[in-house]
Amino acid sequence: MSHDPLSKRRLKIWIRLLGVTRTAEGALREFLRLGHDTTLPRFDVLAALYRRRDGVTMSELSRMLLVSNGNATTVVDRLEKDGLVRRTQSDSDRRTVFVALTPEGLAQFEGLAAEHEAQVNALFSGLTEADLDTLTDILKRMGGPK
Amino acid sequence: MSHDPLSKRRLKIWIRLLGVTRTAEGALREFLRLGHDTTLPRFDVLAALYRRRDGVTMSELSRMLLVSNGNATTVVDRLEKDGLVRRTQSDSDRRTVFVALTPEGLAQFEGLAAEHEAQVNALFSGLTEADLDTLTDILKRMGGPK
DNA sequence: CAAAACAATTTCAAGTTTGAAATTTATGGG
DNA sequence: CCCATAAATTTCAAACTTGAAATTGTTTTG
Repeated sequence: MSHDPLSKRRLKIWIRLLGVTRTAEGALREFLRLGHDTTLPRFDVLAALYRRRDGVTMSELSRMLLVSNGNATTVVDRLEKDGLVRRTQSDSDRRTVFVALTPEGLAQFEGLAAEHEAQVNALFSGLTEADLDTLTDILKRMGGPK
Repeated sequence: MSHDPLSKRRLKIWIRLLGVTRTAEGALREFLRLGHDTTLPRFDVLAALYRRRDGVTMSELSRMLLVSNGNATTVVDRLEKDGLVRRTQSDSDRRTVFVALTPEGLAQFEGLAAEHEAQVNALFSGLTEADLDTLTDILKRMGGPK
């Protein structure tokens, strides 16, 4: 248990990283609210289901979004009530539930995706191609989902 | 409104950044819960008040933490009820409220800070000194508070 | 096979978070 | 001075989030 001279710097980086993330999240939340009357968690679910068009189980969904199972359940509940996603029971394992976009959900996401990407692009317009290379490499070494 | 070839890469970086942040937050949350029976938002408030030992206004606090005023109010309410922080009304402007650590709050934070730093240090042990230099530079260009 | 162990999801209570509205206090211009 | 506006905080409803417990279904194993 020796004293690591980099420890304080790693802590500072973490604080700064949190600042960047929260600021960007705030901007995206505002964009979704003002421009499209929706929220970040809803958008995240739609985006995950768009990437896996054939549907995913509830467990896969919560792993993809890095949220608890209970959380995935409630967000999907609301989206289902609004007709944007659909639940289907698995035939082979009746514990398992698949979730997928409905046509309405697909339409809503497609209407959002391009603008969302443009927002992110604008938020991080300061990053050059070289930055992106470097950052990709560093972020890989910072852990994240497996 | 031209097509930016870096746009998709910036989006990918954002997704990855969120993954790193949420994973680290999850680990820190678990550490605080299992090891110290507390939560991340509570820790964040204590840390902010530790950095500004003379006290801060509620508005300053929510700006420091990048959360809404209403959020700051409720977290401070609970910490106050537990005797870890204290509210004081300003004499010069009776709208303004100062918040500061109590001796108990100070003690709790000091008992936590070193372990918290060690956790963060372990989470990001993959970062070399050169990484830290590079990352600091890049994060500055990614916005963040102010 | 029956029981125990395991797995997927939901439910639940408590806490967190937001954004808007309400409250209280200060300030500036007529 | 008076009123409109602004500022600091709290309140509030709704949504989000977690982690633990409960439910239901599957698998393993004695």
